[in-house]
Amino acid sequence: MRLIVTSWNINSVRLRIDQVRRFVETVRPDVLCLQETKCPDDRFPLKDIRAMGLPHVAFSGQKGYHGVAIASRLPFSATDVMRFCGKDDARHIAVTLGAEAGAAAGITLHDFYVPAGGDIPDPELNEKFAHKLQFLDEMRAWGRDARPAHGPAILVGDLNVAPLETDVWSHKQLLDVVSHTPVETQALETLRQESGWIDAMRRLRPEPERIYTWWSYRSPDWAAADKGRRLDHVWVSRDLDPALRSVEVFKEARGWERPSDHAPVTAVLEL
DNA sequence: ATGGTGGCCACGCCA
Repeated sequence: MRLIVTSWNINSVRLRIDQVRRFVETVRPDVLCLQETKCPDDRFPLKDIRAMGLPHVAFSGQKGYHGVAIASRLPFSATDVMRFCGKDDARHIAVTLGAEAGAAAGITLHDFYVPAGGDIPDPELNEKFAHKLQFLDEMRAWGRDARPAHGPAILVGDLNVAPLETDVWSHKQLLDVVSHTPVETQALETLRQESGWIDAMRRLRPEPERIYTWWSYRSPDWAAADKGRRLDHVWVSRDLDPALRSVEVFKEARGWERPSDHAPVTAVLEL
């Protein structure tokens, strides 16, 4: 069977629910993982998403900030949220696909929203950057202790780190810009490799191809300037590596009216 | 070197 999985930082699921619908109608993902839903659970647009043909929905939100959700055509057998850094931030949710999911049954999907980290890349001067580094450190410990990549598993999300030189428009100019500093890129690559995850985008589209998933709102002509970064990721466990067929950035959504600053990333697996 | 835009929700915080 074909499994289509999308990760998208939507930057308010209520404001952009029509864009979610338009995307789902166009790409028809089996599983849609959202970040920055920015709404409390009692205001989550559950009926709208179910009406898109994604009846199984798990969400973890809070007022104003953060928030993650997984909407699926296939039923879940389990859902779970993890907390990091001793905070109540809604930055992770996971589901395991149920027995009715055919060849996809038993796959666990982790949806992450890693802290952006503020502007100053110094943990002594900027507690948001310290928080980001601690979050990555706890992700590393989780990978080591829980071994999530040692079963059929997929990790997606806005990891807020562009790890490779060709994941940013200018490696040199971004070396001291939060999201591409060596301490972050090394932390992310180390935790990924240690945990056994495969970077699906780069497996199928290796360097030196440049891949971006995010373009700042602050660039008036974002498409022409094309000063993007690859902040959104799809990782798969080793046993799913042979199933990978394609990974695409749906850049056109960044050009829609009142868009999210992130484009959806979609992976196709043949199970 | 600086400021540029956008969403939450109602003031500044966060990205």
